[in-house]
Amino acid sequence: MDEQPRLMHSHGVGMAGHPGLAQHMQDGTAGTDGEGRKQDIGDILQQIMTITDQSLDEAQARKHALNCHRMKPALFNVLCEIKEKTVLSIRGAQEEEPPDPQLMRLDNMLLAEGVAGPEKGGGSAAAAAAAAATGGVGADNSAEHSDYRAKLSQIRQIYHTELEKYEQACNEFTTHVMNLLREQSRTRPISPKEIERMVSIIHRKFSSIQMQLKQSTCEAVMILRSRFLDARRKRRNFNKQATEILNEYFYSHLSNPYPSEEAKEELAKKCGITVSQVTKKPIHLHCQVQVSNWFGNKRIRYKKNIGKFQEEANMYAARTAVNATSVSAHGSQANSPSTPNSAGEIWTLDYFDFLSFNPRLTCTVILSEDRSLW
DNA sequence: CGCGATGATTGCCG
DNA sequence: CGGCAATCATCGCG
Repeated sequence: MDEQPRLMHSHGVGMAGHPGLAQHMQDGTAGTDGEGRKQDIGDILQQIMTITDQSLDEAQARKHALNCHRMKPALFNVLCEIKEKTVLSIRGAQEEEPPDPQLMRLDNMLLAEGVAGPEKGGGSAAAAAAAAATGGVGADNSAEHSDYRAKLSQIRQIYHTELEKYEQACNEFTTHVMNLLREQSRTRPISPKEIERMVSIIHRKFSSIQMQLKQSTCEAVMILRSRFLDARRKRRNFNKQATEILNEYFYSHLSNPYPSEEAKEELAKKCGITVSQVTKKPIHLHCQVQVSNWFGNKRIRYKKNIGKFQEEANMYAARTAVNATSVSAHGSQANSPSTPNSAGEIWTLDYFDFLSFNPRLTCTVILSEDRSLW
Protein backbone atom coordinates (compact mmCIF):
# COMPACT_ATOMS: atom_id res chain seq x y z
CA MET A 1 0.00 0.00 0.00
CA ASP A 2 2.87 2.35 0.66
CA GLU A 3 3.91 2.23 -2.95
CA GLN A 4 0.56 3.47 -4.15
CA PRO A 5 1.44 7.11 -4.39
CA ARG A 6 3.88 6.25 -7.11
CA LEU A 7 1.50 4.13 -9.03
CA MET A 8 0.32 6.84 -11.30
CA HIS A 9 3.79 7.50 -12.53
CA SER A 10 4.84 3.95 -12.75
CA HIS A 11 1.84 3.27 -14.92
CA GLY A 12 2.59 6.31 -16.84
CA VAL A 13 -0.93 7.62 -17.00
CA GLY A 14 -0.30 10.62 -14.85
CA MET A 15 0.01 13.72 -16.90
CA ALA A 16 1.53 13.00 -20.25
CA GLY A 17 -1.19 10.70 -21.38
CA HIS A 18 0.30 8.09 -23.60
CA PRO A 19 3.73 6.97 -22.38
CA GLY A 20 5.00 5.72 -25.65
CA LEU A 21 3.78 8.86 -27.34
CA ALA A 22 5.68 11.09 -24.99
CA GLN A 23 8.73 9.05 -25.50
CA HIS A 24 8.61 9.45 -29.22
CA MET A 25 7.86 13.14 -29.06
CA GLN A 26 10.97 13.61 -27.04
CA ASP A 27 12.88 11.55 -29.50
CA GLY A 28 11.38 13.52 -32.32
CA THR A 29 12.40 16.87 -30.95
CA ALA A 30 15.83 15.54 -30.33
CA GLY A 31 16.25 14.44 -33.92
CA THR A 32 16.83 17.07 -36.59
CA ASP A 33 16.43 15.32 -39.90
CA GLY A 34 13.07 15.08 -41.69
CA GLU A 35 13.23 11.35 -42.02
CA GLY A 36 13.14 10.90 -38.29
CA ARG A 37 10.07 13.16 -38.06
CA LYS A 38 8.22 11.25 -40.64
CA GLN A 39 9.03 8.14 -38.78
CA ASP A 40 7.70 9.67 -35.55
CA ILE A 41 4.49 10.81 -37.14
CA GLY A 42 4.02 7.38 -38.53
CA ASP A 43 4.47 5.93 -35.09
CA ILE A 44 2.02 8.31 -33.59
CA LEU A 45 -0.57 7.56 -36.20
CA GLN A 46 0.01 3.92 -35.70
CA GLN A 47 -0.50 4.26 -32.00
CA ILE A 48 -3.56 6.37 -32.45
CA MET A 49 -4.97 3.67 -34.64
CA THR A 50 -4.40 1.12 -31.94
CA ILE A 51 -5.38 3.27 -29.01
CA THR A 52 -8.94 2.04 -29.02
CA ASP A 53 -7.69 -1.42 -28.41
CA GLN A 54 -6.05 -0.35 -25.23
CA SER A 55 -8.57 2.14 -23.99
CA LEU A 56 -10.45 -0.25 -21.74
CA ASP A 57 -7.39 -1.39 -19.91
CA GLU A 58 -6.23 2.13 -19.95
CA ALA A 59 -9.38 3.36 -18.32
CA GLN A 60 -9.25 0.62 -15.75
CA ALA A 61 -5.72 1.48 -14.96
CA ARG A 62 -6.57 5.13 -14.71
CA LYS A 63 -9.46 4.38 -12.42
CA HIS A 64 -7.38 2.18 -10.25
CA ALA A 65 -4.67 4.75 -10.05
CA LEU A 66 -7.17 7.40 -9.12
CA ASN A 67 -8.60 5.15 -6.46
CA CYS A 68 -5.30 4.61 -4.92
CA HIS A 69 -4.22 8.17 -4.89
CA ARG A 70 -3.35 9.27 -1.41
CA MET A 71 -5.46 12.37 -1.61
CA LYS A 72 -8.43 10.49 -2.80
CA PRO A 73 -10.18 9.83 0.57
CA ALA A 74 -9.86 13.43 1.61
CA LEU A 75 -11.03 14.70 -1.73
CA PHE A 76 -13.87 12.24 -1.68
CA ASN A 77 -15.01 13.42 1.71
CA VAL A 78 -14.94 17.01 0.65
CA LEU A 79 -16.93 16.27 -2.44
CA CYS A 80 -19.43 14.30 -0.43
CA GLU A 81 -19.79 17.15 1.97
CA ILE A 82 -20.35 19.67 -0.77
CA LYS A 83 -22.84 17.42 -2.46
CA GLU A 84 -24.66 16.80 0.76
CA LYS A 85 -24.92 20.49 1.42
CA THR A 86 -26.26 21.31 -1.99
CA VAL A 87 -28.45 18.35 -2.75
CA LEU A 88 -29.51 16.80 0.48
CA SER A 89 -30.37 20.06 2.15
CA ILE A 90 -32.99 20.62 -0.48
CA ARG A 91 -34.63 17.29 0.03
CA GLY A 92 -33.87 16.95 3.67
CA ALA A 93 -37.10 18.54 4.73
CA GLN A 94 -39.40 15.84 3.39
CA GLU A 95 -37.50 12.97 4.85
CA GLU A 96 -39.70 11.87 7.68
CA GLU A 97 -43.29 10.92 7.04
CA PRO A 98 -46.02 10.23 9.54
CA PRO A 99 -47.64 6.81 9.36
CA ASP A 100 -50.08 7.01 6.53
CA PRO A 101 -53.62 7.00 7.93
CA GLN A 102 -54.93 5.37 4.79
CA LEU A 103 -52.42 2.59 5.12
CA MET A 104 -53.34 2.14 8.75
CA ARG A 105 -56.97 1.95 7.81
CA LEU A 106 -56.25 -0.74 5.26
CA ASP A 107 -54.08 -2.63 7.70
CA ASN A 108 -56.75 -2.53 10.35
CA MET A 109 -59.38 -3.72 7.99
CA LEU A 110 -57.26 -6.56 6.68
CA LEU A 111 -56.52 -7.54 10.22
CA ALA A 112 -60.15 -7.41 11.20
CA GLU A 113 -61.16 -9.52 8.24
CA GLY A 114 -58.54 -12.09 9.08
CA VAL A 115 -56.68 -11.52 5.84
CA ALA A 116 -53.61 -10.05 7.41
CA GLY A 117 -52.23 -11.10 10.75
CA PRO A 118 -51.16 -14.59 11.72
CA GLU A 119 -51.33 -16.72 8.64
CA LYS A 120 -53.40 -19.56 9.94
CA GLY A 121 -54.34 -18.39 13.40
CA GLY A 122 -56.55 -15.45 12.50
CA GLY A 123 -58.26 -17.19 9.68
CA SER A 124 -58.98 -20.44 11.38
CA ALA A 125 -59.94 -18.69 14.59
CA ALA A 126 -62.49 -16.64 12.72
CA ALA A 127 -63.59 -19.71 10.87
CA ALA A 128 -63.94 -21.65 14.08
CA ALA A 129 -65.91 -18.82 15.63
CA ALA A 130 -68.15 -18.71 12.62
CA ALA A 131 -68.58 -22.45 12.63
CA ALA A 132 -69.32 -22.52 16.33
CA ALA A 133 -71.78 -19.72 15.94
CA THR A 134 -73.49 -21.33 13.02
CA GLY A 135 -73.85 -24.58 14.84
CA GLY A 136 -76.98 -23.37 16.59
CA VAL A 137 -79.53 -23.14 13.85
CA GLY A 138 -78.21 -22.71 10.38
CA ALA A 139 -77.46 -25.88 8.61
CA ASP A 140 -78.12 -24.08 5.37
CA ASN A 141 -75.99 -21.06 5.91
CA SER A 142 -73.02 -22.97 7.20
CA ALA A 143 -72.56 -23.97 3.62
CA GLU A 144 -72.68 -20.34 2.68
CA HIS A 145 -70.18 -19.50 5.32
CA SER A 146 -67.81 -22.21 4.25
CA ASP A 147 -68.05 -20.96 0.72
CA TYR A 148 -67.31 -17.51 1.98
CA ARG A 149 -64.42 -18.75 4.07
CA ALA A 150 -62.95 -20.63 1.15
CA LYS A 151 -63.02 -17.53 -0.99
CA LEU A 152 -61.61 -15.47 1.83
CA SER A 153 -58.74 -17.83 2.40
CA GLN A 154 -58.07 -17.75 -1.30
CA ILE A 155 -57.79 -14.01 -1.12
CA ARG A 156 -55.62 -14.33 1.94
CA GLN A 157 -53.27 -16.68 0.22
CA ILE A 158 -52.91 -14.48 -2.82
CA TYR A 159 -52.36 -11.53 -0.60
CA HIS A 160 -49.63 -13.22 1.36
CA THR A 161 -47.77 -14.62 -1.60
CA GLU A 162 -47.92 -11.28 -3.34
CA LEU A 163 -46.74 -9.53 -0.24
CA GLU A 164 -43.90 -11.93 0.13
CA LYS A 165 -42.98 -11.52 -3.49
CA TYR A 166 -42.89 -7.78 -3.13
CA GLU A 167 -40.80 -8.00 -0.02
CA GLN A 168 -38.34 -10.27 -1.67
CA ALA A 169 -38.15 -8.10 -4.74
CA CYS A 170 -37.65 -5.10 -2.54
CA ASN A 171 -34.80 -6.74 -0.71
CA GLU A 172 -33.17 -7.91 -3.87
CA PHE A 173 -33.46 -4.57 -5.49
CA THR A 174 -32.18 -2.82 -2.42
CA THR A 175 -29.09 -4.95 -2.15
CA HIS A 176 -28.52 -4.59 -5.85
CA VAL A 177 -28.73 -0.85 -5.69
CA MET A 178 -26.59 -0.76 -2.61
CA ASN A 179 -23.91 -2.80 -4.28
CA LEU A 180 -24.07 -0.61 -7.30
CA LEU A 181 -23.78 2.52 -5.24
CA ARG A 182 -20.97 1.11 -3.20
CA GLU A 183 -19.19 0.21 -6.36
CA GLN A 184 -19.75 3.65 -7.81
CA SER A 185 -18.81 5.34 -4.60
CA ARG A 186 -15.23 4.51 -5.46
CA THR A 187 -15.26 6.83 -8.40
CA ARG A 188 -17.87 9.41 -7.57
CA PRO A 189 -18.82 11.05 -4.33
CA ILE A 190 -21.53 9.00 -2.70
CA SER A 191 -21.70 9.12 1.05
CA PRO A 192 -23.18 6.33 3.17
CA LYS A 193 -25.92 8.70 4.11
CA GLU A 194 -26.85 9.06 0.52
CA ILE A 195 -27.01 5.32 0.10
CA GLU A 196 -29.24 5.19 3.09
CA ARG A 197 -31.48 7.77 1.56
CA MET A 198 -31.62 5.83 -1.65
CA VAL A 199 -32.59 2.73 0.24
CA SER A 200 -35.37 4.53 2.01
CA ILE A 201 -36.62 5.84 -1.31
CA ILE A 202 -36.70 2.32 -2.63
CA HIS A 203 -38.54 1.14 0.43
CA ARG A 204 -41.06 3.87 0.09
CA LYS A 205 -41.63 2.97 -3.49
CA PHE A 206 -42.17 -0.65 -2.64
CA SER A 207 -44.41 0.11 0.26
CA SER A 208 -46.57 2.18 -2.03
CA ILE A 209 -46.83 -0.85 -4.24
CA GLN A 210 -47.74 -2.87 -1.19
CA MET A 211 -50.39 -0.36 -0.39
CA GLN A 212 -51.91 -0.87 -3.78
CA LEU A 213 -51.96 -4.56 -3.08
CA LYS A 214 -53.64 -3.94 0.24
CA GLN A 215 -56.13 -1.63 -1.39
CA SER A 216 -57.11 -4.14 -4.01
CA THR A 217 -57.29 -6.89 -1.41
CA CYS A 218 -59.61 -4.77 0.69
CA GLU A 219 -61.78 -4.17 -2.32
CA ALA A 220 -61.88 -7.85 -3.06
CA VAL A 221 -62.91 -8.60 0.50
CA MET A 222 -65.60 -5.95 0.38
CA ILE A 223 -66.96 -7.38 -2.83
CA LEU A 224 -66.90 -10.85 -1.34
CA ARG A 225 -68.70 -9.54 1.68
CA SER A 226 -71.38 -7.80 -0.24
CA ARG A 227 -71.83 -10.90 -2.30
CA PHE A 228 -72.08 -13.37 0.52
CA LEU A 229 -72.79 -11.58 3.69
CA ASP A 230 -74.81 -8.56 2.81
CA ALA A 231 -77.70 -8.97 5.11
CA ARG A 232 -80.17 -7.41 2.79
CA ARG A 233 -79.32 -9.78 0.04
CA LYS A 234 -79.40 -12.95 2.03
CA ARG A 235 -81.99 -12.24 4.62
CA ARG A 236 -83.47 -15.22 6.36
CA ASN A 237 -86.58 -15.01 8.42
CA PHE A 238 -86.33 -16.33 11.92
CA ASN A 239 -87.88 -19.68 12.36
CA LYS A 240 -91.27 -20.05 13.94
CA GLN A 241 -90.01 -21.01 17.36
CA ALA A 242 -87.76 -18.00 17.56
CA THR A 243 -90.53 -15.58 16.67
CA GLU A 244 -92.77 -17.28 19.19
CA ILE A 245 -90.27 -16.74 21.95
CA LEU A 246 -89.60 -13.18 20.96
CA ASN A 247 -93.29 -12.41 20.69
CA GLU A 248 -93.91 -14.01 24.03
CA TYR A 249 -91.37 -11.76 25.65
CA PHE A 250 -92.64 -8.75 23.79
CA TYR A 251 -96.26 -9.16 24.77
CA SER A 252 -95.54 -10.13 28.31
CA HIS A 253 -93.43 -7.02 28.70
CA LEU A 254 -95.69 -4.85 26.64
CA SER A 255 -95.60 -2.03 29.14
CA ASN A 256 -91.87 -1.85 28.76
CA PRO A 257 -90.64 -3.93 25.87
CA TYR A 258 -87.00 -2.99 26.24
CA PRO A 259 -85.02 -6.07 27.11
CA SER A 260 -81.77 -5.48 28.92
CA GLU A 261 -78.48 -6.71 27.58
CA GLU A 262 -78.77 -9.85 29.65
CA ALA A 263 -82.32 -10.40 28.56
CA LYS A 264 -81.33 -10.01 24.96
CA GLU A 265 -78.57 -12.49 25.37
CA GLU A 266 -80.93 -14.87 27.08
CA LEU A 267 -83.49 -14.48 24.34
CA ALA A 268 -80.91 -14.92 21.65
CA LYS A 269 -79.73 -18.09 23.27
CA LYS A 270 -83.23 -19.39 23.73
CA CYS A 271 -84.18 -18.69 20.16
CA GLY A 272 -81.03 -20.14 18.76
CA ILE A 273 -80.52 -16.84 17.04
CA THR A 274 -76.83 -16.86 17.08
CA VAL A 275 -75.18 -15.42 14.09
CA SER A 276 -77.34 -17.62 11.99
CA GLN A 277 -78.63 -14.54 10.29
CA VAL A 278 -76.05 -13.03 8.11
CA THR A 279 -74.20 -10.08 9.39
CA LYS A 280 -72.07 -7.39 7.94
CA LYS A 281 -69.55 -6.61 10.60
CA PRO A 282 -66.95 -9.11 11.80
CA ILE A 283 -68.81 -12.12 13.03
CA HIS A 284 -69.15 -11.22 16.65
CA LEU A 285 -71.91 -11.03 19.23
CA HIS A 286 -74.49 -10.32 16.65
CA CYS A 287 -77.12 -12.32 18.39
CA GLN A 288 -78.03 -9.42 20.63
CA VAL A 289 -78.03 -7.04 17.72
CA GLN A 290 -80.50 -9.25 15.98
CA VAL A 291 -82.70 -9.35 19.02
CA SER A 292 -82.40 -5.60 19.24
CA ASN A 293 -83.36 -5.29 15.60
CA TRP A 294 -86.32 -7.49 16.17
CA PHE A 295 -87.52 -5.49 19.14
CA GLY A 296 -86.92 -2.23 17.36
CA ASN A 297 -88.95 -3.36 14.41
CA LYS A 298 -91.61 -4.86 16.60
CA ARG A 299 -92.05 -1.78 18.75
CA ILE A 300 -92.30 0.54 15.83
CA ARG A 301 -94.66 -1.65 13.89
CA TYR A 302 -96.78 -2.41 16.87
CA LYS A 303 -97.10 1.21 17.75
CA LYS A 304 -97.91 2.16 14.20
CA ASN A 305 -100.86 -0.13 14.01
CA ILE A 306 -101.96 -1.59 17.28
CA GLY A 307 -105.20 -2.79 15.83
CA LYS A 308 -103.49 -5.13 13.50
CA PHE A 309 -101.53 -6.70 16.33
CA GLN A 310 -104.45 -6.92 18.71
CA GLU A 311 -105.25 -10.48 17.95
CA GLU A 312 -101.66 -11.54 18.27
CA ALA A 313 -101.37 -9.64 21.52
CA ASN A 314 -104.40 -11.35 22.97
CA MET A 315 -103.16 -14.70 21.93
CA TYR A 316 -99.81 -14.34 23.61
CA ALA A 317 -101.36 -12.68 26.61
CA ALA A 318 -103.68 -15.59 27.00
CA ARG A 319 -100.88 -18.01 26.68
CA THR A 320 -98.74 -16.36 29.32
CA ALA A 321 -101.78 -16.06 31.57
CA VAL A 322 -102.39 -19.75 31.25
CA ASN A 323 -98.78 -20.46 31.94
CA ALA A 324 -98.81 -18.21 34.95
CA THR A 325 -101.89 -19.76 36.48
CA SER A 326 -100.86 -23.29 35.78
CA VAL A 327 -97.34 -22.95 36.97
CA SER A 328 -97.47 -20.61 39.91
CA ALA A 329 -99.82 -19.77 42.69
CA HIS A 330 -102.52 -17.20 42.14
CA GLY A 331 -101.05 -13.98 43.41
CA SER A 332 -98.29 -13.32 40.93
CA GLN A 333 -99.81 -11.51 38.00
CA ALA A 334 -97.39 -8.68 38.38
CA ASN A 335 -95.90 -8.79 34.94
CA SER A 336 -98.57 -10.36 32.89
CA PRO A 337 -100.73 -7.54 31.60
CA SER A 338 -103.30 -9.45 29.68
CA THR A 339 -104.21 -6.34 27.76
CA PRO A 340 -101.99 -3.75 26.20
CA ASN A 341 -101.43 -0.23 27.43
CA SER A 342 -102.41 -0.82 30.99
CA ALA A 343 -99.94 1.85 31.97
CA GLY A 344 -101.81 4.41 29.93
CA GLU A 345 -98.96 5.19 27.62
CA ILE A 346 -97.17 3.72 24.71
CA TRP A 347 -93.61 3.78 26.00
CA THR A 348 -92.37 7.13 24.92
CA LEU A 349 -95.57 8.76 23.83
CA ASP A 350 -97.79 10.39 26.37
CA TYR A 351 -101.10 8.70 26.56
CA PHE A 352 -103.23 11.66 25.63
CA ASP A 353 -100.99 12.70 22.83
CA PHE A 354 -101.24 9.21 21.63
CA LEU A 355 -105.02 9.21 21.73
CA SER A 356 -105.30 12.47 19.90
CA PHE A 357 -102.93 11.24 17.29
CA ASN A 358 -104.73 7.97 16.82
CA PRO A 359 -108.41 8.57 17.33
CA ARG A 360 -109.37 5.24 15.95
CA LEU A 361 -107.49 3.53 18.70
CA THR A 362 -109.34 5.19 21.51
CA CYS A 363 -112.04 2.57 21.44
CA THR A 364 -109.64 -0.27 21.68
CA VAL A 365 -107.65 1.22 24.41
CA ILE A 366 -110.43 2.63 26.48
CA LEU A 367 -112.64 -0.33 26.19
CA SER A 368 -109.92 -2.70 27.05
CA GLU A 369 -108.78 -1.17 30.26
CA ASP A 370 -108.39 1.50 32.87
CA ARG A 371 -111.69 3.16 33.51
CA SER A 372 -110.04 5.63 35.79
CA LEU A 373 -109.07 7.61 32.76
CA TRP A 374 -112.63 8.50 32.00
C1' DC B 1 -95.56 -12.10 -10.49
C1' DG B 2 -97.37 -8.93 -6.98
C1' DC B 3 -97.71 -7.64 -2.51
C1' DG B 4 -97.49 -7.73 2.32
C1' DA B 5 -94.28 -9.39 5.97
C1' DT B 6 -89.96 -8.91 7.85
C1' DG B 7 -85.02 -8.49 9.07
C1' DA B 8 -81.39 -5.07 8.40
C1' DT B 9 -79.54 -0.49 7.53
C1' DT B 10 -79.28 4.47 7.69
C1' DG B 11 -79.79 9.02 9.53
C1' DC B 12 -81.18 11.67 13.20
C1' DC B 13 -81.86 12.87 18.02
C1' DG B 14 -81.40 13.24 23.10
C1' DC C 1 -74.64 4.96 22.46
C1' DG C 2 -79.44 3.31 22.09
C1' DG C 3 -83.96 4.18 20.30
C1' DC C 4 -86.97 5.83 16.63
C1' DA C 5 -88.50 6.50 11.98
C1' DA C 6 -87.92 5.81 7.30
C1' DT C 7 -86.26 2.96 3.95
C1' DC C 8 -84.18 -0.98 1.62
C1' DA C 9 -84.17 -5.59 -0.07
C1' DT C 10 -85.45 -10.12 0.37
C1' DC C 11 -88.83 -13.70 1.73
C1' DG C 12 -92.90 -16.24 1.23
C1' DC C 13 -97.54 -16.85 0.19
C1' DG C 14 -101.53 -16.70 -2.95
